[in-house]
Amino acid sequence: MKISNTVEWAIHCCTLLAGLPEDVNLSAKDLAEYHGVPHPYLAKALQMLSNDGILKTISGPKGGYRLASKPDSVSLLDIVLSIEGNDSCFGCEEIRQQGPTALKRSLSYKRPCLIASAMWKAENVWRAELEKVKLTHLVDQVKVEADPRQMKKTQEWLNDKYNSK
Amino acid sequence: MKISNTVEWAIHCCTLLAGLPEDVNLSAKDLAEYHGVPHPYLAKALQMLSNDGILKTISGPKGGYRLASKPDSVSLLDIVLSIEGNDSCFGCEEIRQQGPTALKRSLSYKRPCLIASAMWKAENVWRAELEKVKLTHLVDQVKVEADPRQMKKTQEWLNDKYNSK
DNA sequence: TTAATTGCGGATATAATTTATCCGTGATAG
DNA sequence: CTATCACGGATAAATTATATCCGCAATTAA
Ligand code: SF4
Ligand code: SF4
Repeated sequence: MKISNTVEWAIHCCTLLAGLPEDVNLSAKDLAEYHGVPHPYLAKALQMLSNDGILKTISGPKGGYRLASKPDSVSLLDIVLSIEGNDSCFGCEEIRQQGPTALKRSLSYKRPCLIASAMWKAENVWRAELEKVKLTHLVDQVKVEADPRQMKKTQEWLNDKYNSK
Repeated sequence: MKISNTVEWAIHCCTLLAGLPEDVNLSAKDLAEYHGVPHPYLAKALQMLSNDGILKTISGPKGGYRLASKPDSVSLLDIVLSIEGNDSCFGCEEIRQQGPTALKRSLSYKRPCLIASAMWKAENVWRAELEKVKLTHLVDQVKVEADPRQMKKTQEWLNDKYNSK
């Protein structure tokens, strides 16, 4: 029941990209440098995001990643599922069909039991909650809450990247 | 984002115990045999449940486990957290404080960002959903839905265990 | 009191998973 | 054409999760 930390990286990358002008893109190396995380590993996460159509890749020199669609159409859930996979976190192994008291392969176990359905329902409300939060919201909060000094630093860093291309 | 399968075992054990008369208890070996799962490993899960006050242990011959409290005061969430631990599934590593644009250990990062709070809120609704389901509900469903033949088999198995003590 | 049974906790071995790295291929701007 | 860059597959290392074992203390039947 642990969420990989690459999920956090992925969310931060998407948020950063969502706040950028449309014609700007950042390479995996840039994104890794910006967040202070290992490049080759972050690249894997970015690949998943691009496979799932969340990011668009521009190859060749000056290439990199940018958001594939509008920031308000990408939710936290999209990113989380892209990295973690969309399997249910509760895997029922049907143990009621094992042991000495089990009936032999009967059809008596038709519908999912309360245990499994409760677990699945809980996961659904969890997903619904994450679905509500779009990248737009995250970008907006950064604009409102971020320290002006950091905004300035970030802008300079971006300009630096952009000019060197 | 995977839940250990011992969680499922634990829930099944608790449900079985919850359906038993008050003065009956089952040993770890019995529970393992009943569910067709390895005894030494299930024992670990039972220990956690007993450490967290969900199960009560009777030691010595004829000893074993029984529910520590009323079935309607134990929820799915209690069991899940007992086995999985109650850490949040989203671990924020404060990566906004890393990289070249970060401000040096300033207090500018006072409140948790939207990302973290959205993840935590989602986990809370998940927990609330599991909290709703008590062992009573599970026992009731078994009584209503279970195949009479299996009920009979189970009863015989239980009598067998009980008489041999 | 003694012998047998049972849960407890620590130590340990094995299997999976996560994390991290590398390189070859293809695409693209200059 | 050539240098740059991302993708994908393969692989290695580190970390967790899973599964097992054994000696100890507690309890009870005889
Ligand atoms: S469906 Fe329910 S009863 Fe059957 S194995 Fe899964 S959790 Fe257990
Ligand atoms: S608090 Fe938010 S911004 Fe900071 S590291 Fe955690 S997820 Fe990222």
